[in-house]
Amino acid sequence: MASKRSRTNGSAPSVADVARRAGVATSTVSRALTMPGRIAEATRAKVLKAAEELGYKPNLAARNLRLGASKTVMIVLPGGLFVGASQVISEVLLGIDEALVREGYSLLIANLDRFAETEEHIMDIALGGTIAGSIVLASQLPQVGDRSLADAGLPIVAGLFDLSPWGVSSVVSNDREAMRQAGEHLLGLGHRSFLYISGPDGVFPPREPSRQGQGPKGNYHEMERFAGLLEAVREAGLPDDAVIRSPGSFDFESGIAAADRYLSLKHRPTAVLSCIDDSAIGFIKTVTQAGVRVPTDVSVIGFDGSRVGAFTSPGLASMRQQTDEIGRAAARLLLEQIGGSGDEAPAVVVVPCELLSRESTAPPRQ
Amino acid sequence: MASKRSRTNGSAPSVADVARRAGVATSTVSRALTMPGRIAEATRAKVLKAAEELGYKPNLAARNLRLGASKTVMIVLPGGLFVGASQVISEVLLGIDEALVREGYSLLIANLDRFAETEEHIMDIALGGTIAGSIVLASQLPQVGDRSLADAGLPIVAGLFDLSPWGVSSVVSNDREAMRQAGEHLLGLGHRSFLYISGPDGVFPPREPSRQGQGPKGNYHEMERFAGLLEAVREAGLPDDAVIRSPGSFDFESGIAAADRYLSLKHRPTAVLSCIDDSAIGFIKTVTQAGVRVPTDVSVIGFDGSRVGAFTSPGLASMRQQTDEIGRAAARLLLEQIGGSGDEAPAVVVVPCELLSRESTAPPRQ
DNA sequence: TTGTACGCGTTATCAA
DNA sequence: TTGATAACGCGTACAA
Repeated sequence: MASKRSRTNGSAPSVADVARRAGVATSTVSRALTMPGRIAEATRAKVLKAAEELGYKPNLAARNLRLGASKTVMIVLPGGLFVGASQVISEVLLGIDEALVREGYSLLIANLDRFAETEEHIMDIALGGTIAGSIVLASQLPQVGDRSLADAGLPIVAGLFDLSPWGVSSVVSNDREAMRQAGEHLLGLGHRSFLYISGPDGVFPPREPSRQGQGPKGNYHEMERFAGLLEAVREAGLPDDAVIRSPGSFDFESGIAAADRYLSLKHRPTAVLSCIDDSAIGFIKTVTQAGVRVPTDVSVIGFDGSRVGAFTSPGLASMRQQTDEIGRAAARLLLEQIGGSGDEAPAVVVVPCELLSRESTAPPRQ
Repeated sequence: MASKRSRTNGSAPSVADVARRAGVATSTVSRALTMPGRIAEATRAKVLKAAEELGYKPNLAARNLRLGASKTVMIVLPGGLFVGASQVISEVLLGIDEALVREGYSLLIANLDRFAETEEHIMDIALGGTIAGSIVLASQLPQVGDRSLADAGLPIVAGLFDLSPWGVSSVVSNDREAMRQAGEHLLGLGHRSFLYISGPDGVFPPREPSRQGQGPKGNYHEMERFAGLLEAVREAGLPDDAVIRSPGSFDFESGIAAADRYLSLKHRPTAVLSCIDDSAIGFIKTVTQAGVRVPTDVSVIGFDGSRVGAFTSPGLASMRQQTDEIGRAAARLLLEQIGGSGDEAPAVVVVPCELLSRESTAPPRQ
């Protein structure tokens, strides 16, 4: 055991150990391992052999310090709410992972929750020089006091949320347009009265207005999608109150609450649109148990295109987000920023949703 | 702008900058920021003020290098298969995150997929000295050539899978016992013939036997749970062939295939158990469309306790894994190892599942 | 082509 | 209580 190790202490082998064993200088070892060109093939082989025998792996902290750069990307997630039927966050994360790992990057995940403590931790890391860039899958940039992540001088890209007003390149779905299409789909089937299950109204956690003077007034996805629905309704010549808006918060329970509301109405809408599949699924289950037939009595369409939606009864029509493409595009944008000069204008990439036709929509009964 | 900065170049401020501004030595700055005790309160305040004004944040690469340790934990995930109805991996991840972030750690996620390339990357990081420890949520330790993660000399804990035979402390559900309870539940209702939808038979990716001489012969969860079911059946005095085993791979499609099989049988079992909720959900949807009534004609019970299972029709009975507790326990174990001497025997923490009674089970029709 | 020497930013040791 | 200095391991400019 000890015979195999030329170093004395029990710590990991360093370039010095390899150099000693190969009978060369440390700089030669470094060259042999990183620069393919300027080195004699014989010594190169000698060094590689010594490194192999010692099980040498370069110390990343030292390398990062020396180079002033690392191959780690910080992914900022919006905290707990990514466990449900809709798994947009996880899916985007997989797309990002695929694209970045291929380029030799590692992913540091930071879960942005309600605790200011966490946010401070995130800023420490961002400003700690260990990060090559960051992808934010949250509605707001982490910030502490008056410093936001944008001030860290790091390449940043936003995914799912459009943060371009804050100077951050973003990759988003065509949320507004997509929900308009969902509305048009139902209008095309003949529906004229709607129940809309919303996302959250406020922003969590509540914040002071940012230095730019205007933070978003509400949840980005909720605002965009509801606006899209209203566009469709108005274009069809209907009044805004053709849509009843049931407040929600991106979960199953919101669907149950909306169902209770629906069941209590004297004049029930013939179609329901939800800001997220979870709520639509909660709605369907609840009204079905009350004897309402979907889609005979009421059509339902969700948003996100959850895979499990194919297995509810009836299968849930939905606007599918191309999460894999969103993830890949965000990664691509980040890599460009990392490689680039840093003074490009923020780009906005829009990835279209696609209508997933399943059994939950039909023409209204006359 | 420039007036606010005492340093000349545009890079981040260092201890030297803070020291210059505060009129003290760099070592004093370091002490003021890390050691609460041995420093005069006046100088301490002076240093803190200077640091604040400069927006100083310690460079983590330099600190890690100097200390030979970091506050980053690597989480190894089993690649893509964590997007479905069952979200055990994501849920455990949340539990881990909660527990570790509270202690000031960051999470580096490494997605173990089919590519050997990735595995090598993981080993590079583990051996690169930037990692304080690792939590593995996969059936095997990453390995490259003859070196596995266990040889990195790092604290390691496994979650969801019992890797204690490989010397790794593990936190797992009582998979075998839980599935036996599921079987007993159905037996108690009067069922005597079963269809079991299995998990994958082999291990992905297929591997050479490890140096220890015996790798697992199949998927850990599949083996444990199926064994538990057989225990229940045998204890009830029934022969093994009271259970038909339909091959699967932890997805909706496996449930569809099992349903096709079920529908083609002359003598249909009266109860179905699935190794994972996804397959159970696929099964229910498919047989329901073929006119079979659940639970009147066939009872179904899943595994994992997915939240969406409450909203299928009928609601899916399931053995719920206490994923939050598994995550927290794994984190706790890892922290103990990081703080400890490193020569404790591997511990195995078993977290019991709990039966989620929903509408999908009932006594068999006579 | 290879070796010597330095510095990245931090913390710990030692002396004042 | 504070300051000067060395060292962590690596990559590179410069000299040989």
